[in-house]
Amino acid sequence: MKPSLRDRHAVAVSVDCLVFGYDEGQLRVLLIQRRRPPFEGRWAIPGGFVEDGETLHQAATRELAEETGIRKVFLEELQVFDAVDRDPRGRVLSVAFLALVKPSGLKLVAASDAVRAAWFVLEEVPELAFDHRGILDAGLQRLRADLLRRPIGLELLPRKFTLGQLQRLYEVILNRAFDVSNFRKKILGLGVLQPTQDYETDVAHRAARLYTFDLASYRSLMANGFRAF
Amino acid sequence: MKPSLRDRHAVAVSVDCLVFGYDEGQLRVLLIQRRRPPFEGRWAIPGGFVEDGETLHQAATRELAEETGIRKVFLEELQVFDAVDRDPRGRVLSVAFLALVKPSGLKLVAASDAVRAAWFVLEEVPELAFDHRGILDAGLQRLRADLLRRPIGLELLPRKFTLGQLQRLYEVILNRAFDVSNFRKKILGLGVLQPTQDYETDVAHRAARLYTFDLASYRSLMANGFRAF
DNA sequence: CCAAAAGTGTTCACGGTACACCCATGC
DNA sequence: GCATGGGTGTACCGTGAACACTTTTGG
Repeated sequence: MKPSLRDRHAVAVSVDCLVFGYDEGQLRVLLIQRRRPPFEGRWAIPGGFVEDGETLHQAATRELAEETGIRKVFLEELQVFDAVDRDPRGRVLSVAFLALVKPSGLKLVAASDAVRAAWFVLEEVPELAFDHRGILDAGLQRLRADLLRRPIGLELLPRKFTLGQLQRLYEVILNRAFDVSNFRKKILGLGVLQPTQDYETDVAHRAARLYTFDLASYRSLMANGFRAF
Repeated sequence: MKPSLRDRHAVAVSVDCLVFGYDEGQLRVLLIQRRRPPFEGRWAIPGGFVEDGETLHQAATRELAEETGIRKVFLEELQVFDAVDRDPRGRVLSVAFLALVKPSGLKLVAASDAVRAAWFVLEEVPELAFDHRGILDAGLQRLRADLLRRPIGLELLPRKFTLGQLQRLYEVILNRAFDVSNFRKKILGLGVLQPTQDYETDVAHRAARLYTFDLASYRSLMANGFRAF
């Protein structure tokens, strides 16, 4: 690149990964505690600057692994945050990503710029660094909208799950109740769930059948269009 | 900003405005012919580099005015395009915006980096510069999805319009037919259209009533959620 | 036996779809 | 009077909402 182009139009670009996880019947956000200024010690959404030669998606994946130890997650562009004064160091443009992780094997390993990494229930999220509260709000809105349009909720559940778990996930995230019978009919009618031969164990009531997500029929469903509720 | 931050993480950032217009029963895209390399003489989506101290939205508005003379339009973030080799000059990250303009008073004034500015029907769009074909495809998909979710189509029509015009707009963009009676019922049932006392003139059939868009009820509709078809 | 959640069936109301029909205007 | 598109009414069907009921398991 000629120096002129970079000098005249350069902007520092960072990525921020808003990570949602679902565990113990609760939707949780992954936050890190900042090791360095600005906002040293304050909780924030994991992220960092884009390096030369990597795409934003790659940068987001890398930062997530570095700061929290999380790998292999669903990761999708959310929105750009570009208020000119959003970073006290100067003009920094941030591309926010929305990430969804399965609860199984969630071993958080804080490192790099992060002192700690921890999951927070929405109601207990502390004051955040930068404009990260805005990112969280935007991401939550997007998650709720997406849940109704595509089987994105499955990214938050283990490989095998019961319909009860899935229903509770919908109820918790959308903050509304569903009729058991109607929920089953609707979800199974979509044809994206594959029943297995396995059942729940050690529960104080009739054991529920476990289902898995059927990728093939998911694709054909998306090709057409899909609408839950 | 400390030099170190800018030097190490700076990326050239541009905005591109994908502008759709609807006229004579056709959906059209606004393109400009590039005055300078790279891709000199090639048609492209209007856009340019972000200047210091302006937001992306401001930059998009400015570039659109400079290159085409268009002002006051609906303008919304579409998506970031960040392939590392998308610009032969080096790493340039582009934030694409989706713009919708009303056909009335469309005076195109090419200037700045643009030799010409012109409207193209989708089928006649030539080969485009950079990855602009991808931006166009993404924007079209977004426009179609949005049309079903919110009364965005009204941004493409003049202030007063007939239900027939609106229906044709939906049919052209979504490439499917709607039953006249059902379309009227559905749209009017939403309550976002205000009937006026005016009618079409000089048509070889019964004159159609003109409607306007009611912003107030639109807001309450969005607050809840809305679904056309 | 009881509590608790899985799982099934039935009824009802609403909204989308299809289609038939009348109205107004220019040529 | 005929073609053209505006505008209205109705009958049917599928889907979602509400709810009653049975099944299985642990305590």
